[in-house]
Amino acid sequence: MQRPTIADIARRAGVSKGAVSFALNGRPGVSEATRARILRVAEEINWRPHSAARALGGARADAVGLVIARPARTLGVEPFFARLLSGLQAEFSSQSIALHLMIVEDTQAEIEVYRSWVSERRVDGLVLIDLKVRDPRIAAVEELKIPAVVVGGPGRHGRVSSVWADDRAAMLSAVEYLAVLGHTRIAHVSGLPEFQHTQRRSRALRDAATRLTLPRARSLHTDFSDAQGAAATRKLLAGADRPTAIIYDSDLMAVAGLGVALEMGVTVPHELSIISFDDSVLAQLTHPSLTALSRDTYRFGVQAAQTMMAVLANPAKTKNHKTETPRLITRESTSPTRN
Amino acid sequence: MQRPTIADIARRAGVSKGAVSFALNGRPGVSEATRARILRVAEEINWRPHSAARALGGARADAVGLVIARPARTLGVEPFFARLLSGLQAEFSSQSIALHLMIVEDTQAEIEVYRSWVSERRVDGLVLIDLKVRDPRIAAVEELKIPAVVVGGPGRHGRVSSVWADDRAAMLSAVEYLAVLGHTRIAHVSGLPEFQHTQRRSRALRDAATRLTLPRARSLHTDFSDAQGAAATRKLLAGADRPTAIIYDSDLMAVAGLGVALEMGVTVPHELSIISFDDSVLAQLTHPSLTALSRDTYRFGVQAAQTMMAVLANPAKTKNHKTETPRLITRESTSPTRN
DNA sequence: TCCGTTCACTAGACCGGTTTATCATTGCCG
DNA sequence: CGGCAATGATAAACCGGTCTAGTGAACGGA
Repeated sequence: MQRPTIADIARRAGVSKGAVSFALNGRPGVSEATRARILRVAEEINWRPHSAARALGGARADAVGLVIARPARTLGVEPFFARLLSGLQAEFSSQSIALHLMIVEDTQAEIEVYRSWVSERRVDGLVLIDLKVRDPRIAAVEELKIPAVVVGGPGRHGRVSSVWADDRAAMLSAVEYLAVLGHTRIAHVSGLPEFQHTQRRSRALRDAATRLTLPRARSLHTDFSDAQGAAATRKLLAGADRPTAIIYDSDLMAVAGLGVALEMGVTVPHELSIISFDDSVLAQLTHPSLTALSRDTYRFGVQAAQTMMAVLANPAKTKNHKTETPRLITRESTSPTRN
Repeated sequence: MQRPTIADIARRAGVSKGAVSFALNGRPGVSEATRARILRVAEEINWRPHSAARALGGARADAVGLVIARPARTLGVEPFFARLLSGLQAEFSSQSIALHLMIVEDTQAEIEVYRSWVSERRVDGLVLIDLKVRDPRIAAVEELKIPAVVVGGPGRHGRVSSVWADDRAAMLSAVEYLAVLGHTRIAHVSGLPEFQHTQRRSRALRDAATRLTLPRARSLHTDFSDAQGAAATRKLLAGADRPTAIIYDSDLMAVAGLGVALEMGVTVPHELSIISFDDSVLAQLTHPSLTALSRDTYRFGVQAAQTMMAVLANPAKTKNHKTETPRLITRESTSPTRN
């Protein structure tokens, strides 16, 4: 037999399509006895809703969209994404919400995808990541009037909700820790300057440097790749004013940097302290293991998903959820300066 | 104005809905002049198809489903998934096909998700990963009559297409390489025994051992975690009959194993050679860097997506695409035995 | 007893496309 | 010039749900 429809249920239960619809959706309009009978029949013939038919009437798609605008090849390398995705998906799964995923070239293409998904009613909401300075996506999702959650923040995202960690406080704690250990020449190997989080971190470093009178603090931008992380490290260590501590914006770059240091005969942590701004097995498995600003990225994803679901439940309310600030986990890659 | 529909186009162009449908889908039934006019109007009012409405008529969903049945937390750790996903998605994106993703607890739940996605017409096809011995999903997708591609293989997957790499040949090449270096006590730290690829690799090791008369070859099963990889290594190195070479089924476990060796004072590669069955930055960034069986997992994903699209285009034809065999990249973690 | 209200349910429109049956023109051929 | 096929277009059914207006019966209060 063909896929059963509510018409089949209606026929077998001896009621109308409307009654079946009411019964299946738990809304008033049918007696309990009839509802039970209808549900039994539905179960019997193994009926399942046809999401397309529902969507046509304006119902939910039970899916949330995520578009990533980064070169696809680099995604597999960064542990951050995969963990965030796991957390997001795990939480969404509990409500049987699927993740609609797409990778595109740039922000413009990303907005195009948003438009088509929204107009095709494929998703109920959107998760925005990698927010840039003056990101056009904010205006786009507001115009599309679709529930959205920005992962990363804080910032002025209009009426768009967000989930964020206090990068600034985290960076300050790292710098203070290094200062206490006696470091004055601190460098920061950061990500792409157009990202908001990169800017926040660099600014936090500058501010801390001013307050603690560390004149030699500076940020070097990279594209987050291990290659550029290594290159930046090489440049720093070969320079005249060699830093005694480097903070990396990702553990991948930190590990690459560690490799460069070893290769150049700079011992870690005695001659150079290293802190990674992101923690994963990567940071724990190296020798020496890396002191890192650790946060539970999986949990971060879970919280982003929860915020998304809250927004879906009540689109009018903007939620700004601050998650735990990354905590410094001291391992073997940091030590006091020698003098 | 509300979302424009083909009725709006029809009105403005002075034709019927049907004519608009024909024109927009490039099928015969309208003159070229009318078609052009309709397309212009559609462009003008910025019309976009409503996927739900299309799906209702039995059209394509322009999405492919992927369900992963592994603990969500572990996914972020394994580079393999993220890279496979990137490759898949990158290729699908070129045809504007989205990936519908969901993480579930077990194979049974996975089949449930398949059923609902198929009956709801959410996806046009399914990608199956982590195939187990006598995997019930094969029968499920055949019963659902939905195009599917098994990633990993080869094996008897009925009429389901597959994309696979020759794990067996790869394992043989690794063992032969070690044998040439003089190793006779070779261990294999593998994954979960219920996975087909785990079995294939273990069997290949046994066969090679028999052929090359290496009596002490053996496989230890783990759950792919770094913790169990480390534990297995500890057990091997502490045992009486310590192996001189270990092959790990993933680079994560290999790195963990390397850590254990260093910790136990076993020098690599002089006292112990290490080969990872999976290559990523992880393997390249350690010291010593790891000799690994390398394949382009991103490309593997791309090929899986291409196979999927071929199957979508012609569901009747089963395709079994063998991809390049992982090649051994020798790095610093392997050397001849000392005697 | 009569009217108003509530309850349970039905019929049918509707969502936005696709597809089929039908029809009017036009062109071609014998 | 008549008959037939091909072409271009239309109207309406259809997909599988949701939702609104409406109906009939039971019930309660004055």
